[in-house]
Amino acid sequence: MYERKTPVTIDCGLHLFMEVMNGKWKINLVWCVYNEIKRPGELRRKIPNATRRVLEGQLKQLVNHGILSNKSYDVKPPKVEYSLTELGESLIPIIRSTAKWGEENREKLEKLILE
Amino acid sequence: MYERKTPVTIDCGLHLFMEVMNGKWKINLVWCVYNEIKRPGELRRKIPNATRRVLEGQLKQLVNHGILSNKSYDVKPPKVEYSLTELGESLIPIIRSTAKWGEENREKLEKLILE
DNA sequence: TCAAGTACGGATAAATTTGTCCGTATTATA
DNA sequence: TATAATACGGACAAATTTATCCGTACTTGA
Repeated sequence: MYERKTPVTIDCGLHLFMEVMNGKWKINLVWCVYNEIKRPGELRRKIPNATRRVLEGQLKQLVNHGILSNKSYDVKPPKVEYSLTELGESLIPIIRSTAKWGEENREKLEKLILE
Repeated sequence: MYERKTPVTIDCGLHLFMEVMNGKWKINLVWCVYNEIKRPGELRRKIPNATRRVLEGQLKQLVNHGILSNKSYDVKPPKVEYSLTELGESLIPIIRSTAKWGEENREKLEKLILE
């Protein structure tokens, strides 16, 4: 696994949030789990642009950061389910408000982002 | 300058927000400008861990994304000031709420983030 | 005149994140 | 008996972001 070479900077609350939510697909993952799409395979199918490897990595980070928890059922074939922790739940209103901001300004932003 | 090789993904509002705010120091920069720390030199001194080069790049992106605007006074020595656009202003409550979330959960998060 | 302040930018290296290709194991279905 | 589904992980390549080191130009103050 990759080992950090420089310390993370978490001076302020903003940084804590960003540290947890940065990652190309993390918000999607949290949002999916919130909407009952909770098994690895389901998540992959729901977010087809992301590779399995990356989703796995980001799910693992979300678990490590206390946003998601995963339950592994001891059955064959294997079954795993992710769910929001209490901390993860507390993130939902914020995610919702950032999404709202994005949608409200989509027209303007799309133009600017795509040069 | 660096040229992207893969298209950006902005399916949802969350992504629009992340696209604009991702970058190690962007939230700090926006927050500083909101608090009247608006000249390049001031910003560098306020955020000493960031290199000038990176701050310049992120400021430029924030301007390109319509969050900040910069006014260049034609004086010697040169003087430049950044300010929030209307779009940038609309981001303030959201930044505030993410910061609040981070601070409220700092103890827990610090522990988790630092392994 | 020399050092330090104002501000900006190119070229390249280092760090980090994301993607690709390989592999493991078990079970149900065609 | 293949094929696909379940789920996971190592090794490495490619893309992207951040940092370092070089340079420009002008002005003020010691």
